[in-house]
Amino acid sequence: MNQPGESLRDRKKRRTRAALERATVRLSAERGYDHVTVEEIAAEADVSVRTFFNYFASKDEALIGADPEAGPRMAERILAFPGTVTPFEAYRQSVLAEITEELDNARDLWLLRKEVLMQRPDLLVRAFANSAESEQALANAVAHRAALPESHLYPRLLVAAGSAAFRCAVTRWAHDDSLALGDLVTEALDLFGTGLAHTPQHHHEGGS
Amino acid sequence: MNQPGESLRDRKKRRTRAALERATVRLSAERGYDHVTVEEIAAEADVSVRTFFNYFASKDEALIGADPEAGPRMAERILAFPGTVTPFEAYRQSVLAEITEELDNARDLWLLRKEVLMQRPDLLVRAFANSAESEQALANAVAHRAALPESHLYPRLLVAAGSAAFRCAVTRWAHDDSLALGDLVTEALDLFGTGLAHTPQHHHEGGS
DNA sequence: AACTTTTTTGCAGTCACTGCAAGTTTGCAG
DNA sequence: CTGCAAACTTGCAGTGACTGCAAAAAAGTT
Repeated sequence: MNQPGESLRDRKKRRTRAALERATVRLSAERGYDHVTVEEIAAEADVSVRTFFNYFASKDEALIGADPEAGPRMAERILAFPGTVTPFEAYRQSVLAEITEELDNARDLWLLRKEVLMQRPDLLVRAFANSAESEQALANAVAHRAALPESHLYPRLLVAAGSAAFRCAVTRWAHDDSLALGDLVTEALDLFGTGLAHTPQHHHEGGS
Repeated sequence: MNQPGESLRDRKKRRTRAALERATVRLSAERGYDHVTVEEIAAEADVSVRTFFNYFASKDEALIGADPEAGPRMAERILAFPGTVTPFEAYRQSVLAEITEELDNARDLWLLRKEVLMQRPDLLVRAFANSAESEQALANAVAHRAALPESHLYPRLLVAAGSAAFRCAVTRWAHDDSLALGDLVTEALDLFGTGLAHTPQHHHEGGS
């Protein structure tokens, strides 16, 4: 019995993982990240504490819902773009696609996460720290796309810029959600694209 | 007895802090970061474990030697530049000045840190996560310098880029120390300055 | 020397996280 | 359905980072 789709096992695993992620986010938003113990999260998700750590390497990871497939998926996206597209554009589009897809799948979770991140912005940074290896793979994809050696600065820097753009965007989004997260990320990446040497002008809001 | 310079107390505090930092780096380089306990570090520095935590909020911080005065100092540097210098340049110069000064003061420590960071690159990222508030202050200085509101994206992004540049530079430095750390940071910041939209060309090394 | 302020320390406790050795569930035959 | 192996879950015992608190020890002041 191995339907190409999913076995019972796989389905259960997915559900458990989702339940743990959801429980972590929900409880953290409710009473604050460090007033929630892993024990409580596990209880909420109806599994043992030990099982929690079978799914996530840390409480941090569970809050962000680090998707182990996200890295490879992004790499695929980047490499799938035709050669006429610059590496920067390919990367930009891939980041955007990933974000909008993620937001479509779990917008409610991200709204709750926002609450948590507003009070603990450092959690986002820490979450990215854990995915350092994943970033490495991404950087290699960019390097390949740009016909640069993997040791070159550019790919790593581009990926790091992406993280930074995402982090800044989320932080701003958390403070003022009148803008779409995707637009904020786009804005940040555009700044990186055109270069930070140009100081943007400040337009006083006056006209209607 | 309060010489303008330093009281006995201040001197002792500096020495203890330095001893703890040094012990953390030395032992971590010797046997690996997570094979060293805070207890051992404290013993090496001849203080109690509790005192360790009076000086550093975490083991991570002690390894990097997070200097609480670094943030304000950088802000000062940035604001001290004449108005004819662009914010980007002011920031770039400040980062560079800070790094070279730090390296002059404690080059040996950084050589040891390099060993540790080679095996655990995530520690650098995590260290930056803790200084999120410090980054905020820096961003505000940049905002002031650029005549932008503190809510603007640019300052935050510039500071984030600085962190990223530093991190990438250190990582590369750790793998190949034939280059000066300062030069690597400069290279990275230059890329950010001119914009990531331009893909750099790969020059095959062939001619002498 | 008496007194105040700072710094150090020990202690008890919480909690994230880990390895290990059962248990339990699922998948797959026979 | 029965037996078997692989995958998953669980409990348990242990390590180690980190915290609050209150007492001891300096250091600075009069």
